[in-house]
Amino acid sequence: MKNVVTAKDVAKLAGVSQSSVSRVYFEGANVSEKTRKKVLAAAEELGYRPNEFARSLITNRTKIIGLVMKGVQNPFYPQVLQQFTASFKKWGYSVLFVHTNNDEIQKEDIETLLNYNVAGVVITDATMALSAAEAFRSNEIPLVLFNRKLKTGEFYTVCCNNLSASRQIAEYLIGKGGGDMVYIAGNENTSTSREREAGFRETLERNQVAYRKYASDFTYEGGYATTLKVLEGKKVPSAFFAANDIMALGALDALRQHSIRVPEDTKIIGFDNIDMASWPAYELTTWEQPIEKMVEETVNYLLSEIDEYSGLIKTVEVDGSLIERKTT
Amino acid sequence: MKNVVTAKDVAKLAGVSQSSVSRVYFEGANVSEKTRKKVLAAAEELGYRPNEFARSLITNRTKIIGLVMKGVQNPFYPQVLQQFTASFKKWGYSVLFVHTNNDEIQKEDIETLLNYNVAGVVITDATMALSAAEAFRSNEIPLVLFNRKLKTGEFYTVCCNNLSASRQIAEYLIGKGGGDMVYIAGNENTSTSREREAGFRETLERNQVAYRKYASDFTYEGGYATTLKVLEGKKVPSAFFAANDIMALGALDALRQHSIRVPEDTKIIGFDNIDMASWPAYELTTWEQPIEKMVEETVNYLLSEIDEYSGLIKTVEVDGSLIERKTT
DNA sequence: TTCCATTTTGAATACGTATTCAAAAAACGA
DNA sequence: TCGTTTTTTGAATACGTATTCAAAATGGAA
Repeated sequence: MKNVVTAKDVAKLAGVSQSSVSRVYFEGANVSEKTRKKVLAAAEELGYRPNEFARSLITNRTKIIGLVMKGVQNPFYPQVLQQFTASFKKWGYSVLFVHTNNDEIQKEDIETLLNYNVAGVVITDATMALSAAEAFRSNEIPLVLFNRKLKTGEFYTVCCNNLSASRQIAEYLIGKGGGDMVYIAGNENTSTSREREAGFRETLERNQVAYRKYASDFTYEGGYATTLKVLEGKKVPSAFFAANDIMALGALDALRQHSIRVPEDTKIIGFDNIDMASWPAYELTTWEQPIEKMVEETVNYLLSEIDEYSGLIKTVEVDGSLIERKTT
Repeated sequence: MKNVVTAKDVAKLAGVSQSSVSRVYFEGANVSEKTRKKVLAAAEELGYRPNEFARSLITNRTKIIGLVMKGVQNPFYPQVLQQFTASFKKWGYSVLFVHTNNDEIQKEDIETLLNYNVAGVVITDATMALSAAEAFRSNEIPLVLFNRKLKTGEFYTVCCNNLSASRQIAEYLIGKGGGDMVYIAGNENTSTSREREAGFRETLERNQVAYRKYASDFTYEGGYATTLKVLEGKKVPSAFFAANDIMALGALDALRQHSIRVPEDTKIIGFDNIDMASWPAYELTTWEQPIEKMVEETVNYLLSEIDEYSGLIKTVEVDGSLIERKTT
């Protein structure tokens, strides 16, 4: 009962060969306008759609991009997901979605991607063992780490210019006055948290501003709990910089809990510019990650590598910008 | 240079036929333990992975589920996405992710799903033309509408028991006292908003409680703006029921904007129980949608239909429960 | 018209697997 | 041991498409 309309059926109805039908659906092939019309008419009548699997089998290519995500719970990622799918769709690619709970993408998931012979892979917020990457390299499948950096020279990476951003954030907060600042870190094994820390710390030290770092985990609850811990000390710091927005919101709520006024008694700044940051309840000052540009960079690279594989390794850092609201 | 290890190569190394190699990887086929071991050893040595496309071509089946989502911007949906992928993975299925901006899934996307001959389809928060559904039916591809209802008898539907929930919500609010209540509706063309309205209104009317409905759009900004409009009237209603949490949060912020105390001056209740509802800044009373159960129902149905297609049409309504916090 | 260059076409083949079918091997019962 | 049933095996084929290659058709120049 299944869909049985094949190129052969169309060929018969149109009075041409199967090859000609194939050529009509294959971009760049030579077909006369006459047969093209005949074929399309017959195809329309029968409801023909080329079988992607037969196609991929013979071309050894697919129109599928593997998109691996970690931490969908962060409101930042739905946007990323949406933009990727929209962008890939424009180029005729579909998205095979893989969710991983681990920091490092698992063997199982890698095999899925390889089994489906994906045309390219995007890994957001997670990393990958070098040995696993080798499997993609040897199959000439281009790969991008999105928003995660490993040692340079190992992966093509697209992320925000965290170092420059956190320096500017530090300078901005210094400009607002106050002598001691707190960095609320995300998971320590992420390049994003480490880099944001580095730029922030370095700039504060150069300006002789006292600096404390508190470990946290990129979650709202983490930001909340960590801030409560900060407040156990006697003195309220002059400013907080949280490694992402959602922690900043948690921090803000913790401060309110203690009736500490923001921005009068202390200031707080986040990172990402998620939707919630602009909500009246928060009005969070933050650093906008230029998702569109980051996605664009990623897609462009993948498409060019799909077109002709070079194995190019590079780190692309896209600049974001400060969004000033009412918490600083 | 691409992955060239085929079943034939493995067969040669193992000293068996290609058929035997195939049988090792095909569940339920007859192979002696001896050849299985030989084959697996050879496969391991060569790094063999069966080609999914060749496989699908001949079996006319895939291990791919099409997951269509609308409105990824609602924090409710990342959870849904994650649970679906996790659940399908357990059964060996991968997820082809399709994002649609329209209420009704577009022809383009439907063709993608058909081209990849997906084993089943989940449509969350969107609907589909009956004619499009026919394409799936005729190909015996099972389909589930998740969290959206159309006329019964047309689709297999899994959603929350909105009617019963909204009745209980009305009774709960009546129990809290107060004489006039406002319903903040979501998009009017969604069954979820209409059903939640129906149960709420009906119960209020039966109890002779004044009722007003305000149109909105399921977004935070919508909930905020709509509430401001409600407050233009002289009297603050005794309670608000918002069709989803994110609107309820917007409403709450709008109330605070006007220094109206919750729950003293008015009460508010949402729907979904998204993570943010429990944040200290909000502490929103809401109705929990039992996502796990809904996902489980969906997956079970799809798997059984994949196993043997029956075309069964049914509406499954899963009960949720009231989560009482500090806004009522 | 004829000849040559170019474009278009169809027959045949390949892609990597599952599956049929008959043959071979193994297991079993006596 | 032999005969019979059951299990396992390999050769051949099919899935639906893209692609090669030679043949056919077309177009243009003379």
